[in-house]
Amino acid sequence: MKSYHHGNLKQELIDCACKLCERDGYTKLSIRSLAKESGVSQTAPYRHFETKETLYASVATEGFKKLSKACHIDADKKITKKHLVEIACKYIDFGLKNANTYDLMFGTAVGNFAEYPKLLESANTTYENMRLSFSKLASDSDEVIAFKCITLWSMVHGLVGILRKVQVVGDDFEEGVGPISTASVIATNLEDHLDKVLTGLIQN
Amino acid sequence: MKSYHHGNLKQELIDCACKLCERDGYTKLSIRSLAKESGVSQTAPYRHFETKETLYASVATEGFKKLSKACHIDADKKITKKHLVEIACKYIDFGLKNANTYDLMFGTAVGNFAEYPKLLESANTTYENMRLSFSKLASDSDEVIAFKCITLWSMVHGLVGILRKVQVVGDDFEEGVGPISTASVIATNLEDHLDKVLTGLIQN
DNA sequence: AATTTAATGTTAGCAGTGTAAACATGATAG
DNA sequence: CTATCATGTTTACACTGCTAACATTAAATT
Repeated sequence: MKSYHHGNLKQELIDCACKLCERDGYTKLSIRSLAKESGVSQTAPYRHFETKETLYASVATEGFKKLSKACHIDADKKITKKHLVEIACKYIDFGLKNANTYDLMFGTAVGNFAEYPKLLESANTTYENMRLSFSKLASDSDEVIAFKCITLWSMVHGLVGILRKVQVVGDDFEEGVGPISTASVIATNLEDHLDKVLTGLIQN
Repeated sequence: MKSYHHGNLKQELIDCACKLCERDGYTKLSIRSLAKESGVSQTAPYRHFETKETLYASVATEGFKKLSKACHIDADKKITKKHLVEIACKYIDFGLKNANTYDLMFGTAVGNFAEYPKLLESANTTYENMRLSFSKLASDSDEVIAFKCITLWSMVHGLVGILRKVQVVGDDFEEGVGPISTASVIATNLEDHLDKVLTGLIQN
């Protein structure tokens, strides 16, 4: 006989939602199925999440925490270009291996991060970590560092998007120079690729 | 008294869907509301679109056509770096001004482009145009050109994503070096930014 | 310790969704 | 002229997010 109160429902719902989101994509996630999975009534989740977007926000928050962790590197005060390449690689790796969660984090499912303080904080932490690494590399001004950081971020973010899209876009329409084979070359030589791109970014 | 047959329903549905998608985002679009808008029964659209995804694919196809058109530049056989910067600018401009449609084109709403030949073709055309412009710039090998093209594409794609996300992410948490102010500097100096980035890309 | 209150759960129900099946209409091909 | 087939309608089902009213129990207050 189970007790009337679950005891740890909120966390269980978040955990379950994270799993299902990553497995099936966030569009397939329903509050009702989530409730069923946790052995609780259809509307019980509403005691912990005002709307579905709130639930999405929680999943996205976990996502950013995982992304921050995935991009973390052990480094003392000295950071080299190699470290940045490593970070970039790990970022892209995360985006590709957690594609569905990544969608939720960077898509439009959660409209305004500012409405979800924890989400905002975890997203900002991801950025801040990246920025700190950059600041340890060169003695640029804070503005230049921030600028380079956003540039790198958009590069890796863009690569995640394009690599995913292209890999699934259909048959290559021109062997060797088509987008798929090209993308796959980039994907398998990611480190070299990022090294090149980063070299240009750091110098200019 | 209207005639039983609409006469031009498919095109009208697509047009209407494009409008509503861009206005409210594709998640808000329902087949039923679309049918109502066209003054036709709930299930009439199913005579023209097997599933909702098929409808999405049609809207995305239109999106890629518009993107190709938006990125088109008048140029004879000689293409300069300036032309490429212009293309990149126009791409980003399209992505920011047609954000909701862009989501549909590059998100996961349409899973596999290969299932929708027209979509695949229009998407490939967008890529092919970009690649041709690149090929007119320098005398690299086809592989290098394709590589640079994908790299540029992922850069502009990433910028669209990050600029959008960041601009809405909430208050800047560190004046001047926070992501928002940095992104806004990039957004307002887009041409300079792309010029720098492209210079690095072309040389290496 | 008894009682009030607030947090967390349930049941019932509304309005909206994608989609399938069976049927109606009317344009077109034989 | 008639049969066929594309295109429309009606009805129905299972599912969704979400609200309101009620039940249970843990925590706070007296």
